[in-house]
Amino acid sequence: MSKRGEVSELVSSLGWLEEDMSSQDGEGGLEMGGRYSLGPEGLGSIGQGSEDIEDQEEEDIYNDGDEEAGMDAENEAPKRRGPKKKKMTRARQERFKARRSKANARERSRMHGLNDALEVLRKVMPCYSKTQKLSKIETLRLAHNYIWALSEVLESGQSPESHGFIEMLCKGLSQPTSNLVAGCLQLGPSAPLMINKLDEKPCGALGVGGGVGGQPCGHQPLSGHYPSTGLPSPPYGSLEASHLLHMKSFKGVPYEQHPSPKDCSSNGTPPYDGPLTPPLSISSNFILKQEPSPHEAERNYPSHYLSSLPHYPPSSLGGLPGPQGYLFQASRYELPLDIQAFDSFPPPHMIASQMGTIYSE
DNA sequence: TAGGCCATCTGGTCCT
DNA sequence: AGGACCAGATGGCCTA
Repeated sequence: MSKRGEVSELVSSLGWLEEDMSSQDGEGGLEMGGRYSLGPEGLGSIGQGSEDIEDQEEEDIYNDGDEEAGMDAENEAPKRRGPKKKKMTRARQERFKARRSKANARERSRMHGLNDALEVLRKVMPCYSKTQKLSKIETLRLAHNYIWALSEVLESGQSPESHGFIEMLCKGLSQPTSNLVAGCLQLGPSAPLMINKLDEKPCGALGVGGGVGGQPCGHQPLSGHYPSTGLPSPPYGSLEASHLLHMKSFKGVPYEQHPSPKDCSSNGTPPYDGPLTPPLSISSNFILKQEPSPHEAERNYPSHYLSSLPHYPPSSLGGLPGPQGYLFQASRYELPLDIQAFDSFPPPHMIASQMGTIYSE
């Protein structure tokens, strides 16, 4: 049976609803095949005004449960088996509505909390824009890549100015997101080709990159293998952001001995032990490159790519590395105005305060 | 218009 | 019993 059919059946199995629908002569009580025609509080907005139900304060009994029997026969008495259910009385209906309404409110609140946390996460990503907000899935991907890339910096001493760093950041991101990151990081000449190359790779079979969430093909899986790049697999599952920010605690400890995310579940989350240490000299991520000649620029940056970037900055006009320089560049080179240095690479104290907010919640 | 993303509702499951 | 969490379903909005 199709999901829709299941839902229809489930809904129609509610005695009071069945009653209500029949009382409305099939007119709009329930809009099957589409979203239920419910009010803001869902079921709470329907089922009113049935005098029949109002009169049925006694508990009427009917059978329920057999999917094959009876649901399709309108006029015949349904042959139902299984546990008997009490029909919805008015009082029961009211309780149900109240409970459902409360549950809906809680769920909304929960999702808002989740979205708030995602927004906090967006703000500590290497690229933050209020106008070009990263989608949820891209935020998570970039966060994963960011942690991965930073941990590589710590682990192998790789320069955050290297193309490998950028490559890791853009791994598996969609083209628009890669472009946004590239715009934020002021990529060097060869990077766009690398990004395009990444996005041309077929979807992996593992992880969430293979089109989950409706993402177009070309995304790499976030977990599992990162084929053909020669890069190590991300330390996914062996290093988390708090570890990165508290690297002193794990100095000299191989990744394998770091606490796994399992150890940080809701039951076993290590306590947040005060302000975070500065994670990295993240200002070094503001990469200043030699300005390519027009020929080089066209060769390395296909025109279609250049046009997709916010603006490719000539380094001769580039500012100082670090937040100030980035601010300068952002205004000079027409990056989205709301992409600003502190939003893109918050200074350590801001990261600490934001993380503190998260931990304290 | 199709596809991506999102908010919301909903019922199920697990836990306290 | 009630809350938290989750996944499925659905419709709205936006964009290419």
